[in-house]
Amino acid sequence: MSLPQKTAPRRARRTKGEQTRGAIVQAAIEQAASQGLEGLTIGSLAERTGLSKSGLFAHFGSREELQMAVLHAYEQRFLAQVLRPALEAPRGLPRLRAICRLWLRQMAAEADSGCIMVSGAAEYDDRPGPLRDELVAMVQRWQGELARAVGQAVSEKHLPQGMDIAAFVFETYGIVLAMHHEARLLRNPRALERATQAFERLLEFQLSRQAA
Amino acid sequence: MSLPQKTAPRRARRTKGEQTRGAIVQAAIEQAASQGLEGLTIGSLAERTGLSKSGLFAHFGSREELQMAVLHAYEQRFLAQVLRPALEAPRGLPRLRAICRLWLRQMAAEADSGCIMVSGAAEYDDRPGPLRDELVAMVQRWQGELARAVGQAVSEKHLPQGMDIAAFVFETYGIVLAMHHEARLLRNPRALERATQAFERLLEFQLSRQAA
Amino acid sequence: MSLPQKTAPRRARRTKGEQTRGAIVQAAIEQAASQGLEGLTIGSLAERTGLSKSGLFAHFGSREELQMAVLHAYEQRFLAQVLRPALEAPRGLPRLRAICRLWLRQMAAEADSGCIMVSGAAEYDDRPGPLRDELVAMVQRWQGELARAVGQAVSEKHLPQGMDIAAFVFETYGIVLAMHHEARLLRNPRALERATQAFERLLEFQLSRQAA
Amino acid sequence: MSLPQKTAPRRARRTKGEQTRGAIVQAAIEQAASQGLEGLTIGSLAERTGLSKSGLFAHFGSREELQMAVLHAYEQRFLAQVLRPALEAPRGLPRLRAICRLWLRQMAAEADSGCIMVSGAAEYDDRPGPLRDELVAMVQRWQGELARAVGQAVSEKHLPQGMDIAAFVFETYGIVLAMHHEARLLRNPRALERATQAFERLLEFQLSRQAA
DNA sequence: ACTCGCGGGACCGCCCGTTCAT
DNA sequence: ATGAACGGGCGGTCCCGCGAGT
Repeated sequence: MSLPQKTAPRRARRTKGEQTRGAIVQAAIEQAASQGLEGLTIGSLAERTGLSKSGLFAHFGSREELQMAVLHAYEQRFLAQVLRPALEAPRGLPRLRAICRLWLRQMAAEADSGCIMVSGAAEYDDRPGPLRDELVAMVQRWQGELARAVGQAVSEKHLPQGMDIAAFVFETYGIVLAMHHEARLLRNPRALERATQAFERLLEFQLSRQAA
Repeated sequence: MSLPQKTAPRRARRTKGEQTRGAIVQAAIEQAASQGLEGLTIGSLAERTGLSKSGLFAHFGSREELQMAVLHAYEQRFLAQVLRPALEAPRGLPRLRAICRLWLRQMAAEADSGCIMVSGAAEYDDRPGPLRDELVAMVQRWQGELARAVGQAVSEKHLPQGMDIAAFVFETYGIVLAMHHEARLLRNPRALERATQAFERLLEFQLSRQAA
Repeated sequence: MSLPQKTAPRRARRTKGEQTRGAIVQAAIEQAASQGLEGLTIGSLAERTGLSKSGLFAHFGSREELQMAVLHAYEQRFLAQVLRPALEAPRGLPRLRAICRLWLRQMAAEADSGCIMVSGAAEYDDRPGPLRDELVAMVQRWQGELARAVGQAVSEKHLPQGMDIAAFVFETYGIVLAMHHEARLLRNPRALERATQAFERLLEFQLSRQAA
Repeated sequence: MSLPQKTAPRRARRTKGEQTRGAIVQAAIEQAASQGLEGLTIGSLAERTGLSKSGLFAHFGSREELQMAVLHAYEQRFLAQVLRPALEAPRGLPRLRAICRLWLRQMAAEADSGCIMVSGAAEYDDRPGPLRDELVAMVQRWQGELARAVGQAVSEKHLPQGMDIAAFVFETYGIVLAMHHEARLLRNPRALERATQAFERLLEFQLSRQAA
């Protein structure tokens, strides 16, 4: 899909530099996931990618831009793996369920590497700057997507009219955070199971109201 | 109760060194809360406390011991502010409620400074070593306390027999994490409100089962 | 003979880095000679060379590597000044004499700066590690060269058959050490004279046996 | 000759402070022998002796004075073990032999710990200051003793009239240095043997002249 | 256009010798 | 003789630019 080529005119394909940059970001995501975005040092990343520090550095004007690139790339990947597949499910409850299941599965899969959005939240919650701003925006975008899916389920009358959507999103987020915490810090292998169960209980609670 | 006393009659006052050390740890807690335990550098802490680097360092054999001291001190303070007052409430549901309310209130109060137990979990979830071990033990102790309180509520027949205690603790923890996330990263002033509401819903769900 | 060359046509000049590194090692030898290899600190060396600490440090991965480089460079220089010229003298006694005279002259010339091989021996005789190992190997290589020269003198029948070569080397080494001691510690200007005399007496003793 | 006495009439016993000081110096000698006089740090010495750093420090006004004390104490011990017993041997060659044998034996015994006079010579040969001055004086005193013993052997007609006494001392010193080098750096167990042999050869050479 | 070699400056954790009040 | 504190220095690592090479 992306063979490099040098001289040809009108090139639709990515330049060599872009390829390299992509590979760097890829490696950076891995490193940031385990060491945190602040633990992303240029030296070790250069070593991991086989480039020289300055060569790597030239692709990004500063460490901060590198971190920013990681943030963006992570979001794209996240959406591609969690949101996009779920869009195939029919609007409403099925799609909401799909989203959350994929989300939880994704978190579980990342239990060994770490989720940048979650761990980044803890890293930057008290560290003002562009990175924090971007992270906040990213989380809000995601919460917006969740809220939208819930709203659609309400519109489709799968969930009770007048329910507190923000509260639902809040609680769902809590379940994911708890799973991340349980899986990564406490290394509890049953974390996914617990989280799924909790999410179902959350739905059940709303559905029982719907019935009433 | 355990103040060292040599020969002098009834010395109630701590030695100078203990006082200083206490003040250092106090400042270290603040700094660790906002910058993370790994962001706790000896230089900046020395500046904050007005001591020289070496003078400060002498109180702890290494940076790691300093961090460990912060962990211990934080746990003591946490228990004193969250658990201890709640023990005055009668066993069972009242005490459980008291614990969780105090906990949430404490998290809310720490919204500006940060909770070491929560942010530390993210920092050390992939960083093996004594600090991680201690943090894990600390979290487990606290989850144990929570489970005990829930168990007592079951014994007192305030909560349904046979309920899944671990699941309850898991979900409660998620609510607290969500609140921490919402309050600190997103600066949502309604985080406490949301969390309290969510906790009440959690209880309500169990109580409705109890009734059945 | 072993300069790295990539593609460029006949690049005879060393790269900038190699030049700098060479200059550093040169300065390091001087400093180590007077302060000892352990007295070779990165800070002072940086000051002496006009580089920043980190700039200097980057040329060697660690202080130990710097010390090792000093050891190697010193050995090269030593052999170039003491052994190489002597190889022009005919095998046997003349060459042995040339070696020892050059050696003594070298030590005398270094009276103001110090000989790393001699002072290093005292520094590392009780300090295990790679540096000690290297130093030991270096001394043994040199004693091997001496022994070889003596052996050749025996083969050439310039020195008595069956003489104790190791003992001869031992005593020669003692003379050099005594000269170093006398010249550097006691600042005795007649040290070279004394040492030369002693060496001649050593030879004379063997030659008198030869005659018998 | 110099027992301290404060106020009490005719107290033969040393005060507590002097005792402690003696013990410190004793430990310091050991440490200096293996780590060098410059490797004698107050912290580690305090640990070794069980005193506090400042407590130890109070006995000597500075580190330099401590090192000086070590130097003096070492000299006393050295003379007591090497020179004093030899004085029982009759003047002349027997006494000279006794001195050198005891000296070599002493060096051999110190092969594991190190000789401060020898290693100190290398440490301070380019480090001006009181310590160097004292060390030089110490070495010169010892060389003076050796020269005196040789001179007596000449007077007693055990050694040839008109022999170069200083040269003899020089060569003897070289043998001892070579032994120290061989034993401590190269860990050659036959060092003492070699040195003894070399010394005998030195004597033999003079005696053969004497005969002529 | 891209990559690298080389160097700088700030800061890190740690340890040293030393002082001073107790 | 001690505990507390200090100033300075250690080896080492970080992020970051300049100039030159292909």
